[in-house]
Amino acid sequence: MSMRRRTTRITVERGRGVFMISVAAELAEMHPQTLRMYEQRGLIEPKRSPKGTRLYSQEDVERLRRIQEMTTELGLNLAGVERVLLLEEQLERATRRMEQLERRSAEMRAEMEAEMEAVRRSLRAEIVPYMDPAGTDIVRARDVTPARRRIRVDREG
Amino acid sequence: MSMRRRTTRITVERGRGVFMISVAAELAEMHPQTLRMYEQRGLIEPKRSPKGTRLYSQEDVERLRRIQEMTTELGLNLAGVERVLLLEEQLERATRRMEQLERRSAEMRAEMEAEMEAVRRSLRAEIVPYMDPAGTDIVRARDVTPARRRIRVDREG
DNA sequence: TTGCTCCTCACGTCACGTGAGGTGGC
DNA sequence: TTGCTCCTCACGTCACGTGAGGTGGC
Repeated sequence: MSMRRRTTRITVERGRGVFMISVAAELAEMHPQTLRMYEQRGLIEPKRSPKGTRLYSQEDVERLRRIQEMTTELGLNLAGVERVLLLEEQLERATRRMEQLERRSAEMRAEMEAEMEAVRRSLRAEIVPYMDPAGTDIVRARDVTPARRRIRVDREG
Repeated sequence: MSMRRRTTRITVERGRGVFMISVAAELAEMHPQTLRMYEQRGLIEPKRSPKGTRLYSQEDVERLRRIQEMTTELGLNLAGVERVLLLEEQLERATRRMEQLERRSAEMRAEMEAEMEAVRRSLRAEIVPYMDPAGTDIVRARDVTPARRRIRVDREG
């Protein structure tokens, strides 16, 4: 057996609290005390074990890294981070909604066109039998001797 | 003549630089030095007179008040203000675009329906004369005595 | 006992606002 | 000359991060 570090991969729901504060802090490259402070400021809300120990989820860690990025790379303070996270959420929702609208509008157009084509076809179908086979024409019933009538079309309202 | 202060109202383009720094600062309720600092930080860009004096527009003053609001009421630092202004712009653009999309989609639906109705009507028009006025029916031409035929419909390819 | 958790308190650093101080042109 | 402009520099305040210090349960 070599001394090589073994790596393994486990799967956990992204929202499930699994990391205690020391681990989460290490993953987010932050001081544990900083995480406690962020929680007090309402920037993050880790789950708690029955004993009261904070349990951070994968999502929490990602959020922490985003906060880290905003504070250290962009120089925002925490009030700014809070506001930016909120706005980004709104923007994302708006973007998703827009894509959905665009998709739906394209669908609708296709559907409408199909329906229009169907209408054309179906109305035309009511005429075609009278014109086909060759040699048939449409005439007004009142021009016909009553005895010879054979085909009727229902009247509409 | 009374000593009462007279007020008057003038109209200026919103983007035109008209206020020198002391006036702009007073209007925005800020220290003039603060405005200079904001400019250095890239948060605002007043016009300049030929002599180099800063000239703030109505828009500039409004932007200053927005910045003021974010820093004093929400506690953002300037990096945060910068970021938030940017995001708000994006969000506004997205919102406007969405409204436009919705409007256009509604228009399109109405147009399509109208067109569909027109198609129905125009195709039906080829039949209607045979069904109206009351008491008329459609029959096959071959059931009619040749001499009594009166109306024909053109065949299509 | 060790190493973690929880908490509160305190201090160093840095950003920001503002005041001082000196210059120049209506 | 007065009062504005321009600029740079410096200081006080405050937010934030982090370390210390004390508690409690595996």
